[in-house]
This record gives sequence, structure tokens and C-alpha cells, in this order.
Amino acid sequence: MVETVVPQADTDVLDLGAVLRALADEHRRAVMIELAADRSDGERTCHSFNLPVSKQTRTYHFRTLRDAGLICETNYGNKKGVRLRRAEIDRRFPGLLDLLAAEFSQVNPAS
Amino acid sequence: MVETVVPQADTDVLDLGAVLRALADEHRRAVMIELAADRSDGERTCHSFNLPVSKQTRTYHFRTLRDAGLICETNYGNKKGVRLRRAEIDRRFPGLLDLLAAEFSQVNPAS
DNA sequence: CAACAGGTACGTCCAATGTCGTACCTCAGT
DNA sequence: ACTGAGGTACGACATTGGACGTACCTGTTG
Repeated sequence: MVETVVPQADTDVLDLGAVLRALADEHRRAVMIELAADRSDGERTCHSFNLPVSKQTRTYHFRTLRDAGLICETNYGNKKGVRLRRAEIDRRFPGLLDLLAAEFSQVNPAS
Repeated sequence: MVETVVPQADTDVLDLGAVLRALADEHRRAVMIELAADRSDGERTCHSFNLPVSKQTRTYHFRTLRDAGLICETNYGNKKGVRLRRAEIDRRFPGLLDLLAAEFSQVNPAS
């Protein structure tokens, strides 16, 4: 089986509107905060985020994040990898990920 | 007639969710981008932003911005002043206003 | 005072959004 | 080959959000 990188956002340039709409949702924001706070930028399973929603809804939210250009997904067939597009985001919106990462410490004081 | 400062956000601390939801809307974002780009932080009339909506809708949007803690409004009876809460925002979300200001140059290349 | 402009309150309306059920797919493990 | 877990597609549904009509208020200006 060949893993395939899911096609990224149609727009090669990140759109602030799409990004902010993506971040406006609590669950998607939680995902982005975790990703932003992890400086190792390792690949995560999208199952590894403990989102309190059904898997259909999870698919929907990750699709939204991908469409906004915030993450890139790798399809392994029966599971999916998620990586933060840190370089692209930092280039277009410097400071945005720092803001989110700061929010992580805000919510997780003991880490 | 005494001008009265409209009571600010109920929550004394800015909430990232509320802020991002406020910024997710195109019109409110346009207002915030203008305010963030004007380093003089002068008071504006909320009529001075050329929002292509009715005045009822305008009231709604400025109320949303105020509730999110992003602006503070002064009531002059028959018109209303708007000021950016730059200090509070910078303290809680450093870099956010820079991001918005950068978007201003993006949209207004000739200024 | 009368007319007018800016603003608010309340209700209504429509489109967008988040949620899930059902059905189906893909791979890993037994 | 079967089963189970993760994932997607499509459709349905309820809620939310942005928009406006109508009515009303407050100052300014003539």
C-alpha cells in the first residue's frame, strides 16, 4: 500500500478569513493549539486528539483545517497522519502559532 | 448631555474563542484591520467604516466586537465613538494586532 | 419645534455550520 | 477469510449567525 499525501488547500496562499474561521471553532482550535505547542512538529494521528465528537464530525473538522491550509494530511488507508504546516503559516502569519502555543500553557498549566 | 462609556466585555479577561469568532467575520475583521493599522489609536466614529450593511447590522457587529473585548465604545447620544483596546489586546495576545495590521498593507498596497 | 441623521431594540428570515446516522471503504491482526 | 478499528461520503437535522424591517430614542441643525 502506498501512502498518499492528501491534496492541500486549493489556494496556495493562506487566506486570513479561512484561517480565522477554522480557528473560531473550539475543537479545531484545540487541535491547532496542541500542534502549535509541540515544537517537534511530529506527525500525529488525527485520532490522537481527544475530540469529544463522532468520527464523522472529526473528519469534517480535519477537512476544514486542511482546506484552510493549516495542516497537511497523509492517507495510510485505514488511518491518517496529520502534520502542522508550520513553515507556511509562519511565513504568511508570523506570530500566529506563538499565540496558539501560548494558549496551550494557559490551559495546561502543569506541563 | 454626558457621554457615557458603554460597559465593556463582561469578562475582564479576553477570551481567545470570542476574539477569533469576532475576527472570523469579514466585516468585523475589516474594522479591526483598519483600527490595528492606525498606530495613532484615535477615536473613530463607527459610521466612518464603510461597511456595506444596514445600520442595524452595523450595531450588531460593533456590539460583537465590544463583547469580545476588542473595542470600547463611547455613547454620545446620537453618535458613537469607537476606540481600539490596543493595550489590553497586546498584553493578552501579543502579535495579534500586528497580524491584522499586516493584512491592511496586503489589501491597501498604495498606502 | 420640525426634520433629519446616527443608533438601538425586537422580531423575522435565510444561509451557513456543526452534528450525527447509515452505508461503505481500507488495512491490520488473528 | 473474518473481524474490528480508523476513515470517508452522503444526507438529514438542529442551531447559529448575519442580515434586515419596523419602531423608537437622542442630539444637532435649520
